[in-house]
Amino acid sequence: MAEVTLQSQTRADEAFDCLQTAIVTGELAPGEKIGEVELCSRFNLTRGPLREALGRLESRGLLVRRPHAGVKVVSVSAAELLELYRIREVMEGLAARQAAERMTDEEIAELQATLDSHEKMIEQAQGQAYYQAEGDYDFHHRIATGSRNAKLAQMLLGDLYYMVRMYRYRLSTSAGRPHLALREHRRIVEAIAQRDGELAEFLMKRHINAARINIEKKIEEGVLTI
Amino acid sequence: MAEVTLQSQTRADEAFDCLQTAIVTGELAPGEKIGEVELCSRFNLTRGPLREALGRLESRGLLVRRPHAGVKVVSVSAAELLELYRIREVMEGLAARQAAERMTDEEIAELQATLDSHEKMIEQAQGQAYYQAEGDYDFHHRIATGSRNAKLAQMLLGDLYYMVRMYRYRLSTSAGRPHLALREHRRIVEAIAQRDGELAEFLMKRHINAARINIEKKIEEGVLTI
DNA sequence: CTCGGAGGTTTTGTTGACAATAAATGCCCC
DNA sequence: GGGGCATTTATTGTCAACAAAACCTCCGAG
Repeated sequence: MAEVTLQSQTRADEAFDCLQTAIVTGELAPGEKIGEVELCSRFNLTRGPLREALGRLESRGLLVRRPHAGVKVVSVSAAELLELYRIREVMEGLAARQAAERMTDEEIAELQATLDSHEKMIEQAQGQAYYQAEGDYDFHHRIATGSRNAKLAQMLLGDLYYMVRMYRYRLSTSAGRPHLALREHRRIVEAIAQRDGELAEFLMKRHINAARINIEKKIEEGVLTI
Repeated sequence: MAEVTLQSQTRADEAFDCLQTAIVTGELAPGEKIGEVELCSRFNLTRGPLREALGRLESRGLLVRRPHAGVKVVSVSAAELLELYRIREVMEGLAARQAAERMTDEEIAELQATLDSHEKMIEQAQGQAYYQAEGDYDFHHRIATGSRNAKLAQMLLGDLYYMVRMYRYRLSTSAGRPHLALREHRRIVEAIAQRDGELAEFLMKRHINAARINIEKKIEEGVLTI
């Protein structure tokens, strides 16, 4: 995370962070109907800041809100999750292309170092889960910010990733193809290092498409039920 | 708009709509610092709902908010506006592809009818401005919803279009190439009618890319100063 | 004359109480 | 006994007062 302050600046921010992580980690289950007063007592807040946070979360699509009828956590169907990957495919493809054009040499070096550490974690068996969950997130995060496209990064990091991560937590064994994913990551970074934006875009799109197909297959097999 | 209720259901929604249109139309200028109490008196609201609306607008990127220091309307530079078009290019490309695969025959017929009415407006000289502003929006709106990709439509209609429209209003003569744009629209609809998703995506990307280059050129010429 | 700090003022952030609306329950009628 | 309507209740939406923080101004010293 790029958050510099561990302590949130305002109560509303605090509420926002709490609720967001609670939703992403599954502490608040999808489809669960939640009352405002209950949330207040659970997170030690008052209703003012809470409502502000709820508004923000609603406009980010993490929860839905019917007037006078309460708030419930959004529940994403399997089909919708796959649609999310379709969006990621084109947006992260663009991010990779722009990253290849705009990342500094230092950033590229850091990106490579990141992959090195990921490789070590995979070699140690227990690191596998971490790599899939946080490591992958880390990689894509760097490329999104490296695109130097503020709105693109905001949309990817602020909107899409939280929804995807919501399911990463739940089905932590989601991909289960760490070596393959790492190899694909390496190729993407290679293209970025060579400043080949077109190739980077192509490889990134293929990478995410592969992840989508993998999930699709597992859903069909009944391994993942959403 | 798909809004069925002209009157907003709750005060916060009302505040949200008011502020959003005020920002988009330029009634609230970019970079303008605005106080909460002033907004309350201007739109006949109280601070509770207003703050909720401000939170939503912030998370949509239409305004920025420093703790204890107030709110100011976001000001998008020329470079950032062009970056927005890069995002639109890939996202609307995807929308066009999915629309080609998923739109019903009725929707396609309506889309064609929409273009017919646009053509009439262009023939009547005074319609030109309308076409560029609302007509173009209408066309892209239909394709976004036709993609049957809820999140994609939400991101396009909820996030990107408002930022683009913000500048459409200001520089209403933005494109000024109505006949060409209409022809491109026709080709895209044709591809959709033939269920050729790949072609629809290609044409849409080229269409938006052309619009971006057009704006870029005008900025270089000094016609548009942002 | 300029720079720094302390105080005041304005503005934001927060709180708790009040009002309005929708869901739930129980009652009456069929 | 079942269905529909009215009442009740709990929850959300709204408001106005309070607390805290930042900006501005004014004063003094260098």
